[in-house]
Amino acid sequence: MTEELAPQYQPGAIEQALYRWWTEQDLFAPRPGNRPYVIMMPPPNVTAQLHMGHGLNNTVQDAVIRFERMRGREVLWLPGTDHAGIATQNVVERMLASEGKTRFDLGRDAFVRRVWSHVDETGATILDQLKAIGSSCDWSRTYFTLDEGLSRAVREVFVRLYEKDLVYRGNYIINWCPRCLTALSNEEAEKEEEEGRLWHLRYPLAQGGHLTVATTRPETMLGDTAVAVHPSDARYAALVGTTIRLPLVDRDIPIVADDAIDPAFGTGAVKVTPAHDPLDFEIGKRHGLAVLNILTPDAHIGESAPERFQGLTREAARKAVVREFEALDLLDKTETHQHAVGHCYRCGTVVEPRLSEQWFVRMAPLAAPALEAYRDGSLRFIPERRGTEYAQWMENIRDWCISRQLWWGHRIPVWYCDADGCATTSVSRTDLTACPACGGSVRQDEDVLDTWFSSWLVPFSSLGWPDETPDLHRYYPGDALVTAPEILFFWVARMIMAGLEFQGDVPFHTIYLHGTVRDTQHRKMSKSLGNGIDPLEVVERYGADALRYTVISGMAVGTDLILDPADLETSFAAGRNFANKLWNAGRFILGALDGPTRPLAGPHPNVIRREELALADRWIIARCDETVRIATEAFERFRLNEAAAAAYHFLWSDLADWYIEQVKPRLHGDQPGGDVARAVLAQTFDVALRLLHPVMPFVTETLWKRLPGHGLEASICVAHWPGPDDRATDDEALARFAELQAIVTSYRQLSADAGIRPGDKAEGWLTVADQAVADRLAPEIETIARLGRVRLDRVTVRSSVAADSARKTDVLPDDVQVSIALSAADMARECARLEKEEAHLRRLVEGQERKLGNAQFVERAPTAVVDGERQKLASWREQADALADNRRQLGCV
RNA sequence: GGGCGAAUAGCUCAGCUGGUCAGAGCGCCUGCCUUACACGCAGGAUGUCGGGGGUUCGAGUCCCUCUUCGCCCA
Repeated sequence: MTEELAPQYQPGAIEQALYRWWTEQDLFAPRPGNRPYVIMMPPPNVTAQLHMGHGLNNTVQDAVIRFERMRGREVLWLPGTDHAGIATQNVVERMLASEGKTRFDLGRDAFVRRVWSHVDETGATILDQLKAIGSSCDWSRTYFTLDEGLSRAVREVFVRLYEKDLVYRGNYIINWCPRCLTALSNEEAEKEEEEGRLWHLRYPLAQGGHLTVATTRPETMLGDTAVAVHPSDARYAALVGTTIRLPLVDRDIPIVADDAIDPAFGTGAVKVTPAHDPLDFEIGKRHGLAVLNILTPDAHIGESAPERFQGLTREAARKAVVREFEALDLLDKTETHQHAVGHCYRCGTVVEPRLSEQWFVRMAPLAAPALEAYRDGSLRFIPERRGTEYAQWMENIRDWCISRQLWWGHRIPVWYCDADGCATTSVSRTDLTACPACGGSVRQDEDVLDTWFSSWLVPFSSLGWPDETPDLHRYYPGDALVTAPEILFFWVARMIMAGLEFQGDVPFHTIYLHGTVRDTQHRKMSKSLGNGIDPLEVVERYGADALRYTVISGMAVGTDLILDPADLETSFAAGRNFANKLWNAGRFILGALDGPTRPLAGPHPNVIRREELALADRWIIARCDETVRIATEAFERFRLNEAAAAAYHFLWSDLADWYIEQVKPRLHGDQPGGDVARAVLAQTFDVALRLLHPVMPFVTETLWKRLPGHGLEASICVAHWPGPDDRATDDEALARFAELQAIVTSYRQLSADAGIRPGDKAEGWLTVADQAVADRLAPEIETIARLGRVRLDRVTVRSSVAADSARKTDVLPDDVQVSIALSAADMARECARLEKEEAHLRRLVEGQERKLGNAQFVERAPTAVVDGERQKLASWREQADALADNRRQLGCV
């Protein structure tokens, strides 16, 4: 059976075929069983290519999903894609641009058809790429946010919210992207700290003299309709009610007093531009100021400004305005100034606050229950502190601008009647062709809805809502949501609001927000920086398991994942090496299992009895059980890196380095205890494979199938997750094997220190002071000698008589002395080593004596701690004394 | 400006309820192709746990403060 397993693991040779087999066996669809466990995949953009962010996000979800599936839950991991309004429209517009066309050349219908054909062509790409990393989603339920069903859900929600007066249309300052030519929500305008400038402009008073205002955007002065000061600001009290002759445009504007002004900012006097700043807009409303929009949609100066500025870009207009102020000697001064500037989250262009008529969702009524759900513990955030961000956002909720001036997306289901004297606005679940009020002709709102207006419904719309489908009943609410913190507000918070509003329950109870993938300079990986890593290249070179292991083990809760795009070897070799280790341990064990064996448990007449287990057998079984407990708890707490580390350590250090090495002699031919060793190997390796399967599905499946009794038709995907076993608990075996390991390591250290070549075995002695200790070590002499690479055949109880030959000795607890022969040439070095060792122990003893001499400590610390410290002192003292004896015997002193 | 984190070995990070907590992986040094694995085996070096102060019998661990970095919201 081992012949077919190459000495090095070749992931490329098995992964694709294995994945195909999994899907053919339909292993990823929910298997009716216990309670459902449901995760909604954050739907990637339909035009996206897989990047490390997807890789990380989906690896985490898949690990959790595979864990829960093995635990017997009826698992549903539901995949889908998002139509991504702006992003997708941008992609197709760029394609058109390369043909020298714009979307306006095609017209709306033709353009939308063009986008659909692009999506039909490439939409499945990202999902196929998710398969390459092993994602075990239920592909049969894959959705697209523009599917008919999900579109119906969007319309239903819009109508219901409108009917409850939670959707409204109005003129407000919104964030406008002058490149995408659409409104954005507040969340989509990403604030970035920038070094800007604060220009102090002198505005001439009508009565003579000047008033200086400070602004970060001098070009907007073309649209000023007032200057505002704080009502209690004594400096300006006399000026309130007078007017200013606005320079460059020669317009008279009033000076008003408003509480919103911060007297400490700048000069305390602020120019007011109601059409281009949310605060100014509010001030304008309060004081009945004129609203003057001076910018075109693509952020050029428009017709409301003096002709010489018209057509200039924002940036050019700023320069021109400043230049004229300078020329008029009206520029007081310029300071540098840190401020946050909004950028379009899709294209990075600086957004323009702009007065515009848009559709909004009234959020406060939706936020109240969503906040309550957090406060009453219905929602668990990992890491916890993300919960406070969530609560903060909910507490300061602002209305959500949901209309977008795009063509690709869900068209707003609103129809306006053109008939004179009717002018009815109709909101409808079905398309209207005539006005319900007057029968006149209607036209549908030109805009589409924010993409997130469909995403926030996914936890139930993907299950068939608004229909009462069996899926909806069975799989709503779900369990966990795994995503990046960037979309906490965009998506997660809104899903919770929608779930509560339309389903009466939160869509999930656990929100796991993982870190971001960054390069070694801690910069976010991005296409524009060229510091990305292509997960598919990693899969090709190192295997999907290596990618997954690296991602999981490198990411602690709440921390980012740092990878080096310039050195994939450094980033991913650890995962590849571990997969190979697993592979080779498997090769060895599978080969060893050819011999006779008996079951470890069960009703079999010849079942292995506990008394037949050697110390090493008992130890590895106990360690295996400990590992099961640690890994299970870690998975439950979403500490995936800890689960992986525990399983890694068990497989590599415990099983491969110690247990396999210990049992090798028993496996040859028909040695006594061979059947026991084979049974223990088979069981513990089986458990290790199961524990590692959620992280490394491919290599574990390949090996697991080949374990006796499984068969090629069996799949570890649905094997039972190992449970804790109280009968395996064996503190005595753990302690005794740890002692054995310390002795073996001691021999290796002594030999290495003495420069003994691995092929040559030194003569060794193992002496103890106590017969009981000798009795407990005697059965392990063969193991100690073999693993310690030393010639040794018995353990001796020391008499008071000095040793008859020069020895190099380590003293271990319980006065166990580990020695090898010492050549005369090494004598001096050995004396020095012993002296150093003893001095070290004496220092420990001294410190310990001081600690125990402190009456306060003995009095106040728990007795268990004090006893422990006393034992330590006794043990160190004993070891130090033994070293002193050795130095005397060697004649060092 | 408000709020929240983080600072531990050259790098990436564990260390969760104060008492074997000074650790892991990678990297580095030495010796080994020991018939599962050189993507390996054995051994080794490396840290005033960011600075200062405090609480405590005892502090990477709790409190205060300073410095630096990051995130969220204005």
